[in-house]
Amino acid sequence: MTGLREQKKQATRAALGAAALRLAWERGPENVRVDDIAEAAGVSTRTYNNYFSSREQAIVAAVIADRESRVAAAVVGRDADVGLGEAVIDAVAGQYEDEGGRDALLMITGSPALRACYIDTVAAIEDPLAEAIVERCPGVDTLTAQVLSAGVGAAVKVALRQWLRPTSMPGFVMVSGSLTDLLRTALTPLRPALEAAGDTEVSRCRL
Amino acid sequence: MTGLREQKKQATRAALGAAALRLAWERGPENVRVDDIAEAAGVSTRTYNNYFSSREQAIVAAVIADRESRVAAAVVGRDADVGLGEAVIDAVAGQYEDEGGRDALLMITGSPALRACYIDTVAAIEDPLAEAIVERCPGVDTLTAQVLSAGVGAAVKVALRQWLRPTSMPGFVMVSGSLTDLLRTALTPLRPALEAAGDTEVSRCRL
DNA sequence: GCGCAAGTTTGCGTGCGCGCATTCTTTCTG
DNA sequence: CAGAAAGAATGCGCGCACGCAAACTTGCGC
Repeated sequence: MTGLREQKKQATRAALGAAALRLAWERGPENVRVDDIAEAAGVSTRTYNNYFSSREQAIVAAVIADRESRVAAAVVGRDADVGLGEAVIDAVAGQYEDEGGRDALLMITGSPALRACYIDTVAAIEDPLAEAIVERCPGVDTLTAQVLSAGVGAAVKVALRQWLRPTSMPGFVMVSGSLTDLLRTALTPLRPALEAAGDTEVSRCRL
Repeated sequence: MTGLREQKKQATRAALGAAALRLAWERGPENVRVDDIAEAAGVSTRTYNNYFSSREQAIVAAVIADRESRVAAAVVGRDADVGLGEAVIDAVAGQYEDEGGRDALLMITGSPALRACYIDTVAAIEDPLAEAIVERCPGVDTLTAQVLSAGVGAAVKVALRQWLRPTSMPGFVMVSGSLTDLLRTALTPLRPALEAAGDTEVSRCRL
């Protein structure tokens, strides 16, 4: 499946992302129309919407790369003797450790639309995470894994919203404390649910 | 705050919702433009977007009424000797018991856009639910309550997606089993987290 | 009542998202 | 290698969401 077709698709996708990020950085995110991005990448605006379904997605996608696969890999690659909760929390917190550079983050947080889009990208980790959970704990059924993943995604969204909450001073965002700590705090309430699911699986396997 | 101003706002909002629902029922959801809804309600299209931020919201809003307040009320009104998990699960499952009539649901599930919008309305319960949790368990901090509510919302979304999943026959949706049962099943994995939060509060209160 | 401050409706203009049909390119098959 | 089949890019058109500023309505104090 590595034909010339796929290569071109990834190339244009990367070109669109790079162009979007560069233009947003130069003129500010609000002064970039999709026409500009498409023109800078050498495609038509209609083609842009074949790759990204909103104006902000290209910019955000260029920053986060492919986080979902890294989270999933971190979950399945963790030692088998640690609980599911610890594995998931560490995986998620680890992937947000040094995300995309601080300056890009600053720009994203400056625009409400970009903030919303950035927060929405968390949803992309849910399906891979669910698969990772069933792979790590074969006794957990699919629905439970989906619910737990969705819960994790929701907790991460809450944490990000909190972290990026704009203060009274408009144009600035409160970057109080490390994001990692906030993520761990936000995920802690879900830990009992994760451990319960993981333990159920373990005891079932050992019986 | 019950001035003539609020009355008028609620009146036009109700008129818009009713008109949207009636037109969608008559012509099918896909053949209703916002211009039609606005005209039927006697306002301009721009005013429509002051009340609803998407074409589907008016239709869906007319069906679900105000579910969020009912869920929150059910949580705080439940006997204090039952656990938080049971209270929340019963409240959520109860409010979806006989939602808006089966025919309206059928119409919503027929259109992908309406389905998505209907599923998104679950997010509206999260903030009131978080407040209800802190009111019921004063020892739970705000962030934990928000995370738990967001987790509940995410679980409900998973359940609805599952319940409304279109089958191979296009235009029809699988209504297999009762929604209530599916909701309880989907919420069960989160029960340990809810109970743990509630118990922490209780022991703290009794110390 | 009178008039002002606060809030609402509306028209206008712009950009966005996407369905549809067409054209061009890549890949597959004989 | 030629032609067909599958897939991607593009042009066109429509409807939607929303910022902005101008009219208009409501509520409040005097």
